[in-house]
Amino acid sequence: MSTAAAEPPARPRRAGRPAYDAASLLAVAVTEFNTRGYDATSMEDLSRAAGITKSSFYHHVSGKEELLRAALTRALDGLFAVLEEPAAQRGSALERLRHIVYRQVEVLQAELPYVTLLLRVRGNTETERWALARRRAFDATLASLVADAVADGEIAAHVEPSLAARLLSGTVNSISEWYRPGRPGSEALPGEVVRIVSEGIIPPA
Amino acid sequence: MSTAAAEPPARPRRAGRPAYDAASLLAVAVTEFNTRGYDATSMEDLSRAAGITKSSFYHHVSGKEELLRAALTRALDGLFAVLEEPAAQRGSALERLRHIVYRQVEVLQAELPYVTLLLRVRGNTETERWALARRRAFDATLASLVADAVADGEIAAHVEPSLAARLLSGTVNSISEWYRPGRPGSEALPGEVVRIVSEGIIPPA
DNA sequence: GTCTATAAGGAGATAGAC
DNA sequence: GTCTATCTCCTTATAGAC
Repeated sequence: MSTAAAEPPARPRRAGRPAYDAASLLAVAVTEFNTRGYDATSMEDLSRAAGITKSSFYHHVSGKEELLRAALTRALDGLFAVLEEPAAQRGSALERLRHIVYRQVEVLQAELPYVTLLLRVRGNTETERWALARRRAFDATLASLVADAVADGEIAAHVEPSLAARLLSGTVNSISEWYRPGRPGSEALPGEVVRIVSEGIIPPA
Repeated sequence: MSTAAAEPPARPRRAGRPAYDAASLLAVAVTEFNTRGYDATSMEDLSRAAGITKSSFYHHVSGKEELLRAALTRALDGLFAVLEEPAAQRGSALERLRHIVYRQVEVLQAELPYVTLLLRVRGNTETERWALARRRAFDATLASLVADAVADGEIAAHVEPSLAARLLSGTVNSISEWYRPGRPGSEALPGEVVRIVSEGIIPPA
């Protein structure tokens, strides 16, 4: 899981003006998209944030939607990679579910801006609809694990599986709205979330 | 809590073309905003959805941002009204918290499109920043109740209050992403949510 | 109240000089 | 690689006839 920050390139070209590559411009763009919203962010905004003109920006990227597609791909690849991990494919449904939720929080933390952008996509373009479809497929995997765990008697049966799955996804995804990397307690968050969705957000004493 | 649907006016003007008032045009606009996103929705889109030309649409509303402000006001007024209810001001912190969550879900259901729009606001304009500030104030009230409940020993002490409050708000708000009125089980949702945040989304059997 | 026509500006994207 | 200049289209919003 590589870092998502807009780190300066290895060899800066000259003093003050870094040489941009596709990855660093993507990081700049995603930050702007998340701040203003994708539709409200102009290519002028992006180029200004990168410190070059709009034309220069176009020399590096082919367009606004390509940036969106690259960002969404990164987020989705990170999430789907979790489902391929051994611990997500072995063991009881509940064990697999808890592993996936734990790792999903870790991916959200590591790829925060990309996942945040993914969670805000509305479906206006083909790219956005493709991302929404993949996101739904990820959620469906979790939903089917919740259903299995209920059927196997691992989860209290009075919980309706589809409702539990929706609230589970909603709870985990809502972390993107307030989480900021580098604060104390970040490493403990995945475990805390797994515990809290198991025991209750506001469990009676 | 009045309905949010774009119901036809009491006395239709002529066959096929209803006479629009501010409330019904607002309902049309909010639906479009939620479908496409506020920024991606043009006044042309709105007028077409209302069945009139853009110029006619401007005869009824003063502009796009005024529509947004009216919609956000409606959502925020509904939420803050909950905090004024007797059951939100009497009793233990936990009792008040459970009442507010229950009613918050009910308001979300009754005012779904308006609350949905509120939850997607990014802060690009003064109107949006005002709405965000009021939303934060609402969340802060919940957070302080969670902290009180922990301090009073009503909630299990191993839950960090600020984390619990954030996940609580995130869980409830995430309902707007999938809830659709009129489906079976809608009346049971507020109670189910209160129970699930208390006992766990995926509680071990 | 609704329409056609249009103003004024910003958007994504490109051409071509340096 | 970066720039200035420009194209074309779409945006919000208004003017004024009917």
